[in-house]
Amino acid sequence: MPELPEVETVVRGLRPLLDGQRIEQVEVRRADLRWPVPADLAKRLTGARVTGLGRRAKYGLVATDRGDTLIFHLGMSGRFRLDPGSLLAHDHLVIAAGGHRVVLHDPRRFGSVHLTPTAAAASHPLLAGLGPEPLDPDFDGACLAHAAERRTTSIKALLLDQRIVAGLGNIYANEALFRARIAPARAAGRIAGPRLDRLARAVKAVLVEAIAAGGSTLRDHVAVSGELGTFQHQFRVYGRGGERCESCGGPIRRFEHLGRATYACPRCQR
DNA sequence: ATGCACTCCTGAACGC
DNA sequence: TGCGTTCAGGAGTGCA
Repeated sequence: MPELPEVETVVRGLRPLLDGQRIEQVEVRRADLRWPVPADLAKRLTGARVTGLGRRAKYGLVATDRGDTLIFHLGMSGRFRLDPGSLLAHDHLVIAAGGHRVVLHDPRRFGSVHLTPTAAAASHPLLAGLGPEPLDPDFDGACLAHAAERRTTSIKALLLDQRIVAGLGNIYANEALFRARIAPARAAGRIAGPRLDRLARAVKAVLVEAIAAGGSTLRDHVAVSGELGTFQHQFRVYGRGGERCESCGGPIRRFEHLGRATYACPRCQR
């Protein structure tokens, strides 16, 4: 569910709560998430002090002074609940620190939690193969052009491939392609360089705007504070099948591409 | 190597 | 009201 802007929002919410705090207690209530929760996770975290929080792609990172980094992924339905009155079904992990209880809640259990030595975090299997951060300067049109060269797969598939660029999901891929006026199903290798430059800029723009809005709230995404992200009100195509394209006035089409709901204006996007 | 369908799981929304 | 169906923001696996 959560894509880069939602994870960034969550990390920014956790940072003031956890950074510099000692972890007093960790409870793993359910270990069979997308991947098994490490059996020694609670033991290794309890008593450690949090030294920093960060994000890589759609993964949240929590480093401690014991040399470990907690990695979390929210999957489709994951979120954090802060200081809940009582625990609910699907509350899988409880971390008590700094006078707060932070609870990982994930009904579908597509999310996961990992622990890795901080020094080796970049080579962790889940992180090692990731492409550049879309908001970093080294992600640009040339980078996309290199990845797209001679590829017959669609440009949307390329944007969703975390090895090419890390952090986009279905919503922001759709939105970026609309802004760049590129048809989602177009073969990646058949898009001219200047159009890929435009696409890279569109990716950055939509992510920056979404982060500023606290992400998008469709079903599950809530900032740690409980605030709702509002970027869903700024979607130009996602979820707007049948509505008018804001650019040309024609109808926005919804179709399935690669098994995912895809939204585009067939007149504006080529 | 590349492209893509399938799969995991649960809850919400919808149609009858 | 109740039941069955469909659909979700992800991403690893396995097949052609």
